[in-house]
Amino acid sequence: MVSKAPDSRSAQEIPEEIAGLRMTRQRQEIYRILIEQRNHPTANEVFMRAKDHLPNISLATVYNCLEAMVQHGIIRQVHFERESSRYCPNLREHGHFHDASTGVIHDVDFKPGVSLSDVLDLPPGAVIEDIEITLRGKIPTP
Amino acid sequence: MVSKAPDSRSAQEIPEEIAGLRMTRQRQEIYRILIEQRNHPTANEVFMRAKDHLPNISLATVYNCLEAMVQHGIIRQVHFERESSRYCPNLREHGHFHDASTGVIHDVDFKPGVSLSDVLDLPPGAVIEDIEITLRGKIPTP
DNA sequence: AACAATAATTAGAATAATTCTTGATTGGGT
DNA sequence: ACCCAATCAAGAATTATTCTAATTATTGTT
Repeated sequence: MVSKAPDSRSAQEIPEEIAGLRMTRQRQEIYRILIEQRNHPTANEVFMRAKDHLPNISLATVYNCLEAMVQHGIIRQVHFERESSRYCPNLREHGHFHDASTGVIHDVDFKPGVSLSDVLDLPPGAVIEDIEITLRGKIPTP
Repeated sequence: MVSKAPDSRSAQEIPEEIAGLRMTRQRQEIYRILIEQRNHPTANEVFMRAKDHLPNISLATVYNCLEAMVQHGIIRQVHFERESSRYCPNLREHGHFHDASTGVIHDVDFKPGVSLSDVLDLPPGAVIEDIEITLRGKIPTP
């Protein structure tokens, strides 16, 4: 017996610590869920998936873990109108396009070399700390 | 006596109908509040102000009126994270900058001639129906 | 290894914005 | 004046999220 193989599912090894945040079992599982299926789930969707591997996890813990990871800059929150917050492990600066036909949320990158201040008439002296760009529309199938 | 002067406050005359929506007394009052003080109030803030002139108005009515005006494209909803929706009568395509020091929300216009698709790597074929750009930051006072 | 101190987790209660339901009121058209 | 549809008001219901308090896990220390 060479390997302990504690869990055969793990295609991804999550470190014990990320960005100064201790990655507990719950946080690892939640982070794994976010990076393995990048479909911008809500806290409740994460909760339902997390129960497969951690049957005793609570929704409050899912909220706590997501919040901790957001605070440490490990993941980002995504908002559409006032719908439930969604979570995204993509740390590139990017926006989101919500396809109203399919429900799919696409990450939308900036074109290379463009900066928001080239495009927007910001108040003089404004220092931007956070950006959220959300688009809604359709992708017609020809 | 020339004028009936039914209400001395009204610097603004609101028409009986806008964009196909019949402007009832409640809707007129709410719309007037939005255009007279463009500080992106929440429904509850609108409610409190509306009571000055319509003491019997209910919060549900404020929500109904705001929703009706949003549906008819007379005003826009503005969202920061999952905070209460805010309302804005500025129909130009624009974003919002929330100054975390003062709490003030500034309208942010696009620079002339720029289009979002110049800047963003949209999914091929995407047809945008709605855009929300929200920025958070500070404006340092030197 | 035992211990204390700290951090994380859990379950359920509490909160807050918004929506829904129902009944009353209003307003325009005949 | 009367009818019909639209609007409004009041309060209940809903829902995502946060809070509270008690338990469990982890870390550092002897």
